[in-house]
Amino acid sequence: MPCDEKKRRSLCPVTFALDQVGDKWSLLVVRDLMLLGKKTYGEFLESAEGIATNVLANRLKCLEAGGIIEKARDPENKRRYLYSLTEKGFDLTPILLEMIRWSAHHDSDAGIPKDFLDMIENDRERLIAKVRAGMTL
Amino acid sequence: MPCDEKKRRSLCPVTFALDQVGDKWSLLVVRDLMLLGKKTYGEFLESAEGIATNVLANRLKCLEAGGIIEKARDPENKRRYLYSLTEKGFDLTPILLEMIRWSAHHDSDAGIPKDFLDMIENDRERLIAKVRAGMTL
DNA sequence: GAGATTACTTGTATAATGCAAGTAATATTT
DNA sequence: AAATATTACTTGCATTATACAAGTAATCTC
Repeated sequence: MPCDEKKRRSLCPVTFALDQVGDKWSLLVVRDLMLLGKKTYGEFLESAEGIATNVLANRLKCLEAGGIIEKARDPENKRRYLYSLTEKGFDLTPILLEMIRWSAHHDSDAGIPKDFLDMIENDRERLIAKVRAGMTL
Repeated sequence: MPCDEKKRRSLCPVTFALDQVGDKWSLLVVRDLMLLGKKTYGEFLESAEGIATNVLANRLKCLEAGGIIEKARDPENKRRYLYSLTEKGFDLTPILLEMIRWSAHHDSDAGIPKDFLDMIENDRERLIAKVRAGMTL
């Protein structure tokens, strides 16, 4: 179980970000919340990458401890929790979009909708606003 | 030793990026090359975060295999190698800059020079050009 | 009340990391 | 020219994280 709240490897801002979301799984949970409209444990588990259930539980705990996501009981089904991004979590949007842009340029079988890519490159602010407003891919 | 060239967890562009640089160390090597003017194994080892020598060796190999950095003998000292970013590596600049921006906003003791932050937010393209041209912090 | 959902936890084998020490090639010093 | 120092690693081993399978507790449906 990582997410040692205390341990900070350095004061570098790049390191600050990596210490919180610099692993192979955290940003995929963020992606699910930010771009794919997923909200529950079960939905995250179903994602194509096949995260292990204990790793998912750990990442949700770490992301919540880091103030990136929030957890609330689903009022309509009390055995379910609804996860959501905090402001700090939504502020990761530009990082995710730049990762998508990088992959669009360097992954031969990227398959990113052209209009989405255009929007990243030419209308970033509006795209970010739409993501924040709940737009889903 | 990760960097399984073959293994791809999914076709998602976020995953594509994470599969290559989604760990706690790779982007720190990129940062050293991109923003701190470091070029050699010994310089990377000295970075504040304290990377282990075997992990550094592995990351350099993976980044090179992924076409993100290149390795060349130093003509002036043949026991030394000079590492540098490829185009693909330089294209990570926006991701790094967005990480720095995120940290500037969410890390209370961020200590990022104000003019650098202003430049990220208001004059991105010129900043990226300067980084590519070899600007160092 | 019995069975199904949902969100986890636990156990265990495998893999990655951290740390200390060692090696090989080239360069410098004496 | 021999001895020492640099530089870029590799190796071995203890610790930690991950993957996989199975189990549990609370709530819901029938």
